[in-house]
Amino acid sequence: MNLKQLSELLGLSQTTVSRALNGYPEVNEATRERVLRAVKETGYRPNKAAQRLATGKAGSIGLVMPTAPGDYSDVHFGEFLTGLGEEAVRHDFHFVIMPADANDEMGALRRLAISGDVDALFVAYMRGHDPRVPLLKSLSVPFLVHGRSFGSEPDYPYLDIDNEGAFYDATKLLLQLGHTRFALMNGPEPLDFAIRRKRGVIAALAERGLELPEDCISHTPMTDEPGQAAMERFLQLPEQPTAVLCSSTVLALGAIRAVTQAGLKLGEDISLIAHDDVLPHLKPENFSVPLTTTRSPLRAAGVRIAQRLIGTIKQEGPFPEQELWKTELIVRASTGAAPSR
Amino acid sequence: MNLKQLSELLGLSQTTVSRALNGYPEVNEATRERVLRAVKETGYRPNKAAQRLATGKAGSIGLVMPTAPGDYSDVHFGEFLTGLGEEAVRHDFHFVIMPADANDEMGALRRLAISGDVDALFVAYMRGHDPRVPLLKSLSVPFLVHGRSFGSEPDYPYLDIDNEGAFYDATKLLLQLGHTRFALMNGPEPLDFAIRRKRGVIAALAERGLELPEDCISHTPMTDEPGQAAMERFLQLPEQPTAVLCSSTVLALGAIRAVTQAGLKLGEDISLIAHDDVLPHLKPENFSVPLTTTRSPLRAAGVRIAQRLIGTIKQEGPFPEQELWKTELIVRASTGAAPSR
DNA sequence: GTGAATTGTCAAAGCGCTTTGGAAACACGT
DNA sequence: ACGTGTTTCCAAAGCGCTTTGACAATTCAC
Repeated sequence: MNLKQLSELLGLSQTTVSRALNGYPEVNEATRERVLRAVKETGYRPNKAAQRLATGKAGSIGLVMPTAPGDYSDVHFGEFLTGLGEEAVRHDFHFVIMPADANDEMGALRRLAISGDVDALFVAYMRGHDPRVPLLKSLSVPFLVHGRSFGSEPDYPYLDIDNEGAFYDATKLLLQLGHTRFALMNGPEPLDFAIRRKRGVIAALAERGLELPEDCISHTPMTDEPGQAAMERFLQLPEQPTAVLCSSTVLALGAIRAVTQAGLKLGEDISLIAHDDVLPHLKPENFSVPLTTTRSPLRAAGVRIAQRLIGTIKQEGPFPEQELWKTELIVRASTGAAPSR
Repeated sequence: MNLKQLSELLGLSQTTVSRALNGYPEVNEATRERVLRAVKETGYRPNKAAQRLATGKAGSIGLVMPTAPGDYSDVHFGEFLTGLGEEAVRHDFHFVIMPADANDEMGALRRLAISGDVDALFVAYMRGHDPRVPLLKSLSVPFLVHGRSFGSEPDYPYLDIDNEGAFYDATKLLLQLGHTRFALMNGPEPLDFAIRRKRGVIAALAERGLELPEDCISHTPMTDEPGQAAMERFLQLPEQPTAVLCSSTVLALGAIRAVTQAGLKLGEDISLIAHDDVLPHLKPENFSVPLTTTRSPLRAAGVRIAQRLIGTIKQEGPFPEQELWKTELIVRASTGAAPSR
């Protein structure tokens, strides 16, 4: 069933039917009713490709799905996507996901933009001096960045959380508890959030004249195994750290395993603060020692990003071009006073 | 830059350029070279919407993304998607993801099929007597089901793992170890895999004249919290089970917490076998007591499903319409002889 | 009852591509 | 010179929709 057939069936022109469907005012209410009823009966659906060709609007948001296994954890990706989807479904938008391995992100992005398949692009997992920013700017497709790109002029639309502030505050808390030997379990080094979190820690330490030694920093994928390995390494250091900051609750999972296996007590021998993206299957309050966290729900970020993106496409703006969300510091049992050794 | 402009630039007709690009034989190699070079220089990309309208082929696979939070764990969804993507990228396919909440899956599926946006559909999280199967059959779009629908004639294309066999074997193992009191931590009751896994357990028990009491079965979302709650409930039963089967390593995570908190020893007081979808961040061999599992990589299933779907679209078949993958039973430390009480 | 303003409808052009059905252009043997 | 094949290219017709510009039909003011 297509427009032509439907219009013939109704004895109307395609124009009228099309207008009736798209809510144009210049069509009689009675006629519109009639059309709508016929649509229901016949199950007619406009062909999206044709619609797209005619309007230039696709009703979809493009994103490049990283396929490199283990490059970053897909737990976070899935959770974020759920947020995006939650909002998209309200506007009858969908996503065109183009999978691409890490070394062809740029190409995939470009193809997606030029294909006419999407009205807007979304990118995440930003790195420092990320080459995708200039690419996107040159692409004449609206876009929105999740995160930022350290070192680039922040003149593009983004939504980010205050990574530096979060880890600054967390470090401050640990300092107040008397800790002096710190370690940081971070995500992959090039990633923007990793850069900023490290800066936050270093800044807070610097205020007390402390430093973060290189061997007290780990950069690993955000899964539990590397977390365990990293913590094991820290625990073997001659100057064992007593305060550990951790970029993800997933990493913390492994870290805690290492602490337990070493016969140490979390919140006593070792204090730990992790960043919590609020993954539904991993609640820091349920850890055997509930975890102190810097919290910022990933899913909510997804919802907001979809909102802004769809709003931009529908020209419903104006939205703020740059948003920086504060995180919450939630104190639980994994942080305690520094052991008096 | 569009075809017309490009052809004018080259002094050729649109036909010839189009043919050159799509590898038709009736065009001079020299001409083709010339065209290809021009494409590189101008960065021309065919408009997908137009291509789609003309050919009826979309180069994409549609799937409905469940947005209902907690309905089933998105961890599994993300991992599976990665597998799909891994294969899709090799064929320059992409996915159109239509988010939909649980009560509009059918509508979303239908819309996707009729929209002309996709050349094939994929569905998962099958339930018993799933109404989506008849819908898909009526839709005249090729489709592939991940899992099966218990109670429906298995005459549709699917890829499933042998859930019944897996849990039958696992139960057998525990029986051999002398266990007689069993419990099953399952996924949501309507889901096909839950139905079959339960059957597997019951079948194995029946061979020894044993039964699985109703209060030794839990049906919960596949996340750790409900897993913990379920196990806590089991442990308070007058006839405490000693052997527990678990539908996911994520559930097991919670279950083990409950066991530990009750002061019991995994692999001694309680034997546990979980199904392992091989989630990259949750390795059963790294659990503090390594977990005995029935293994079947979800990602590999994703790859295979993409292969079949794309092959079908490109008419490269024939593929087997039905595939049933065996699982591996991997014995680790979480299973031991029944305690002699 | 007239002309102007408003309303409801339509025919046709176009969006950018593929594909059908020819038609030039060239080669070849006779 | 002619017919016969091949090769290489093209004009034009869709694909299913939206949208422009125009035209009947209706309403209104006076």
